[in-house]
Amino acid sequence: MEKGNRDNILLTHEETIKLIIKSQNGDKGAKDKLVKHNLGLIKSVLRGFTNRGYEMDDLFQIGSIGLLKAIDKFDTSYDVKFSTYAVPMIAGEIKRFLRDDGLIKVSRSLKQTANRIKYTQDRLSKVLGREPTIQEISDELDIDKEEIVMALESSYHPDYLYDVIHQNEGNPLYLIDKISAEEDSEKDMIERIILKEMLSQLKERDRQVIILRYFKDKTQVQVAELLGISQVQVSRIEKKIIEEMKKMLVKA
DNA sequence: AGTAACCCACTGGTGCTTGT
DNA sequence: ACAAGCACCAGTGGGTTACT
Repeated sequence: MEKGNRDNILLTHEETIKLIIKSQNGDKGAKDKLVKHNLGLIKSVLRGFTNRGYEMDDLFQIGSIGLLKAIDKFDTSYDVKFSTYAVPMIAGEIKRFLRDDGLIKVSRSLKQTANRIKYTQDRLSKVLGREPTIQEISDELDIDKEEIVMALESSYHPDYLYDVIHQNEGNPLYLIDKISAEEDSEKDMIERIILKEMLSQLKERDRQVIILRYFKDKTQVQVAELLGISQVQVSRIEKKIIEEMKKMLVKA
């Protein structure tokens, strides 16, 4: 299983899994390699988005974010191909970008779907004695895999408030508007990517505040209640972060 | 001399209240 | 809905004093 001299050949499933584990443990080289080998996935997803008046380069960038996210979040204990997970993830990222009204407005039907998925997931877990795969849920509910991933992405169980918010989900448009007056679309694109990066570096609670405020469309009071702090705190945290981000953006 | 105990100013974080 | 003013508290750092 020597890998060094076969960079242009597709990785086997086992190799991919190994790299994903490495990458999730912080190995940047492994991540790069995974990205390089899976750019094809983005391309194939992009075929479904042609002729919509968007630059393919832009969409490719967004797709890359989806791919990175998929690498970070892929659960290697689910016995499925990486592509099974990555493709819907990439598509979801692009769709989210295209849905450019700024905030994720989770539609009612998507929420319902999410609930059904949750229920089915629990039920199948008991029946199977393990977590069901996306494919199995898909078969059970007769919903396609892509929609399942989308629904799971957009609607989190309240448990997440007591856990870590791992995701930097959502369309960053509103936040980017807040910290940047630039209209230039190309620059905007870069900033959006930087924004993703910045979010991942924030302290746990700070990130929660930003996500809840800008991506989940909560008020300061709501965020305060959810996090068990005062509205004042939320206000300050938000202000502080926006300031920091502005500075980082100037430097970048 | 070395260390422990104390004081005090300063900083950072917090909530209540109130103004926009 | 949000943000600023104000007061309060806990932790920190430095300097001084007291003890062994």
